[in-house]
Amino acid sequence: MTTATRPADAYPGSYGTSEGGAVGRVTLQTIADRVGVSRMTVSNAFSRPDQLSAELRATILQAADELGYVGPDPAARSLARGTTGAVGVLLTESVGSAFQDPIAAAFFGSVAQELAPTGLALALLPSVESPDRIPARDIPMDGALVYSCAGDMAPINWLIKRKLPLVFVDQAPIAGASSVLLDDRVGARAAAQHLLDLGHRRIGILTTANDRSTGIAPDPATAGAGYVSRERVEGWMSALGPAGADVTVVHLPDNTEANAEDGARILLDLDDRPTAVLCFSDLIAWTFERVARAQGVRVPEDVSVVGYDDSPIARRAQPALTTVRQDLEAKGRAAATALTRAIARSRGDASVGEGPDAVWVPTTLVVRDSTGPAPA
Amino acid sequence: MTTATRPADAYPGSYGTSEGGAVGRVTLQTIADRVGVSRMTVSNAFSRPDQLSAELRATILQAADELGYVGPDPAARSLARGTTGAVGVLLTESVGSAFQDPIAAAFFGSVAQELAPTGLALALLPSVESPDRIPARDIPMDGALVYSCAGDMAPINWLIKRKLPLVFVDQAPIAGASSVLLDDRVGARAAAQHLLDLGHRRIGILTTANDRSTGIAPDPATAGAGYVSRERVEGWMSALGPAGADVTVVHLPDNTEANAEDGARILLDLDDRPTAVLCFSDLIAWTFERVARAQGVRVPEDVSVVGYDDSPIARRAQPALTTVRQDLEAKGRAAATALTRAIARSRGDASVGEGPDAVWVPTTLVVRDSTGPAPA
DNA sequence: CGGGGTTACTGTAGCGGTACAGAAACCCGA
DNA sequence: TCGGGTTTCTGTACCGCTACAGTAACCCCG
Repeated sequence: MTTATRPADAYPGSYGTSEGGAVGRVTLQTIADRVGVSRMTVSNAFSRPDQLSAELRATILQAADELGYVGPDPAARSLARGTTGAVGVLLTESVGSAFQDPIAAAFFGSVAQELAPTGLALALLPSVESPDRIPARDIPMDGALVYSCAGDMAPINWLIKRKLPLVFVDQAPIAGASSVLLDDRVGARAAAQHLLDLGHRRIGILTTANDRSTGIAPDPATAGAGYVSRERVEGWMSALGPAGADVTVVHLPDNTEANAEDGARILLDLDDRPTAVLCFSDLIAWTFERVARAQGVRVPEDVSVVGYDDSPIARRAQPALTTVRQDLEAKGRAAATALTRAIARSRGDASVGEGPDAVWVPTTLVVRDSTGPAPA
Repeated sequence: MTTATRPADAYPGSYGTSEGGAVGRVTLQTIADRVGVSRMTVSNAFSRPDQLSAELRATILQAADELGYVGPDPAARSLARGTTGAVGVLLTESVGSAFQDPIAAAFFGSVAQELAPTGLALALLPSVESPDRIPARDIPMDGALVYSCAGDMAPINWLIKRKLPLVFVDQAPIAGASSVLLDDRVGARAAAQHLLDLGHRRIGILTTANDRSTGIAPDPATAGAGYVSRERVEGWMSALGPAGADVTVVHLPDNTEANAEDGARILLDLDDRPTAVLCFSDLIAWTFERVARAQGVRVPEDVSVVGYDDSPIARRAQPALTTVRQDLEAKGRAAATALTRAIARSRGDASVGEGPDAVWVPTTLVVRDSTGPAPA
């Protein structure tokens, strides 16, 4: 990486006394003095145009422009108004990893998109706490989204203590807070039923858990540490259990290719290799396909694979993945709406109703080419 | 989508008078009165622990806890201190689309990751302006990243007028502001040279531009509207031009699969079909591979393809893509560092030097299976 | 026992706005 | 001409916190 340094020349951002000779900072008062009106009138010129005549407003705005005044100071305005114009998003432990996941990234995009018309900015809150700076506690915001975090994270408690309007997404909600959840049990159940209908009875599951290492879980019921994982496992098992299927659950420490490879091998190396595999994500399913192909195991002739999420990978995979589709746009929209409603509610806006919202986003099975009849 | 409503029961976030009977809001003064010290001492208990005795601090903290006081109000603190603890990121026109792009998403993740230890939150600034709320003007922040935006976007001007410390990423920098740029010309040139070395002389280029529709560009030199696209085209041409290669440039309105398909077809349908294609992104290259395969054109036997970015797609593609790798981690790290330095500089911290930073992140050619010798 | 240096706490003066309740001028119909 | 309603502008009182410059007590040492 090359680093060069140039003198700060024409950049308007260079600090110090700028042209005009005015030393102190320009505030409403500066402009008020210049124009010969009260500070309040200048404030109104910027924030409540209907409170003064158009001409005076024009005069004020021009004076402001000449003085290089941009607009009311956001921090001061936040204090006086009690609103900041930003909402937070609390992410998983590692901020970066949340963006590795295309599903999470797409969700944030959708939320930001939905929030844009309201003028709210989305502040990503790192959950690492340096001793004296704790974003969840110290960043000014009007509300926050809690996205797929371990339920006991300290930052969540800061948000709660601040009494911020909160929306929990893909995560066990707190009593009284709004929530947006995927209808994961239904989707997972449909996927499992699809396999049963194709005649599969020996089924593998590749899902994430908080375990340190990749390996076979002793008991499907306890499976999954994350809320989402648990929901999906329960959905799958709700179909597989009653059907008396022979289920092997493999836990992965996280949703990455490397771990998925290990997990795939474990299943493929079993003496009684499953004839079908249900995966926590498309990435895992795609990896399974790849490992299987490398071992000469054909998909779907020898083994069927089902993904989850219907991410872009699913269509690109070869063969294209049968998966459970979630509507990320809808999820983002729901989260944004729930949050703005929660904020409105906290301000006493009666039109948004009393209690918190609880939204379930539907999931649907998408059958493609990675599943087929169980081998005889 | 199902929406249910429950009564707000145990949620600590429910507003109104909480236990204790205290009506007004709890502030530093409330605690000061309770403990019998000055408000300043309470402030110090939270913000400057070294300014009072440990015992008194404990007493104060306990009283605060009993009163349900979380900590100094962020908005008030921002005003008094002059810092907010958040930095903005200005995104492309559509906030959502920035997240569709895995490269952009990974970059944000990396930036957030790097910023985390400093306790700075990353605020995503939508560029849409509702009449009275303009995030770039109204959100409290200490500095901002401008990421791959059209240079004349109004929000950029707000940021500049606010005299915020700025860092321009993947974008033509402004004199005096810091910048982080990819060494695109070098990378693109290497890719083009690689094709020349393989004997290719009839070469297609698929890149993005602001044109409305997909089509052949009349003149390679004017090609590309975005800064990044322009840099890459110049890099490619710097090798192809002198070699006297026969170059056809196709412009896509954006970096999406749908448009890439159209562009790929245009090149594949040419009478004199290129023997190699340079693409603006891996997504485009991958799409080209797919369209070629569908038409029975073999990669790399009949046509070679080079991508850009070395995104996850590149490795997953079949055949795996030859591409130009950019180090997103480094880019994120550089952007975060440049920004914190710019902020420090604006505060008069002499240890970070005088002028703005200008960082170039290196690019390297990664040869995989999508390129081969030119067909005879 | 006096003087210099800490340590522990306090008072004042903002930070830069906005809400709200006037007040003055203006308008209009009866 | 008078009363009530608008429109337009102003004054005051905060919003909740922190910087900074004290002040007072304490400590240590020659």
